[in-house]
Amino acid sequence: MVTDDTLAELAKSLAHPARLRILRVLLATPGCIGGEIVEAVGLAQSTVSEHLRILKAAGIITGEIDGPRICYALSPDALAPLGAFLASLTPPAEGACCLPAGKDNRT
Amino acid sequence: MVTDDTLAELAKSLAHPARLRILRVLLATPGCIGGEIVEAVGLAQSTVSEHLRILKAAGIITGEIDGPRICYALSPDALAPLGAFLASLTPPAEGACCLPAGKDNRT
DNA sequence: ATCGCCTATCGTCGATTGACGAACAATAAG
DNA sequence: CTTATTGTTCGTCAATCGACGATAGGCGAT
Repeated sequence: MVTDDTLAELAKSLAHPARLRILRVLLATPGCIGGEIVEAVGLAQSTVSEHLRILKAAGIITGEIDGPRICYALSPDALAPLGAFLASLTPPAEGACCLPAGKDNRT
Repeated sequence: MVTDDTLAELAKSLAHPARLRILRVLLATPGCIGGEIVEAVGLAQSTVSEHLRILKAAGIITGEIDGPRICYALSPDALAPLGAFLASLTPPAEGACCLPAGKDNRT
């Protein structure tokens, strides 16, 4: 069971253009890069580091130390709960919302 | 084309437990309800109204006036871009990141 | 017209976030 | 040893968010 809180944390991790951009860069980059992310998002290095930390904390990416630099990689499993939630919403709401026949069906 | 900004807005709309709860309530409720949402989330009426407004602004829900009350319904189409983005991340990253000795799965 | 119910909006407050530069730590190279 | 490179952490500041109470407006019933 995924709690609303967990889902919210996950969504919050995605709720920033810079972080989305980082994910895209990570997805598009065959190898792994460090400072290139900084250039890609166009923010200060420390700021990027902070976003990286947030993504890492959310489990969306992993950082592996490789000598002097760090190798980031996507870890999409962490997003599965969010995807499942989205999928559960996707089926179109079945019927009309309020019955035109107009009888409130309260208990 | 969905911009990072659009996606971020969408994600931000979901990035709150109260709003997720609202969506769940909306999903689970056969008819449509107004003030019941307030009870379900356990926040002040004005606060819930604010969350409703945010969800509406994001296009995730629709509000239809039905006499004295308002009929909210899910509008999951709005979340499609976000779902697509998630799906694009989900496929496992193919390559290792930068481990020379890294022997990982080959799909 | 008035009352009562339901919802939206306003104004405010505290908490959190996002951004930055600066300082610091770890590693590779010379 | 020193130096260069890379990434993290710290402190600060402005902006935004989330919550609330109070208020205003629409609608049906009386």
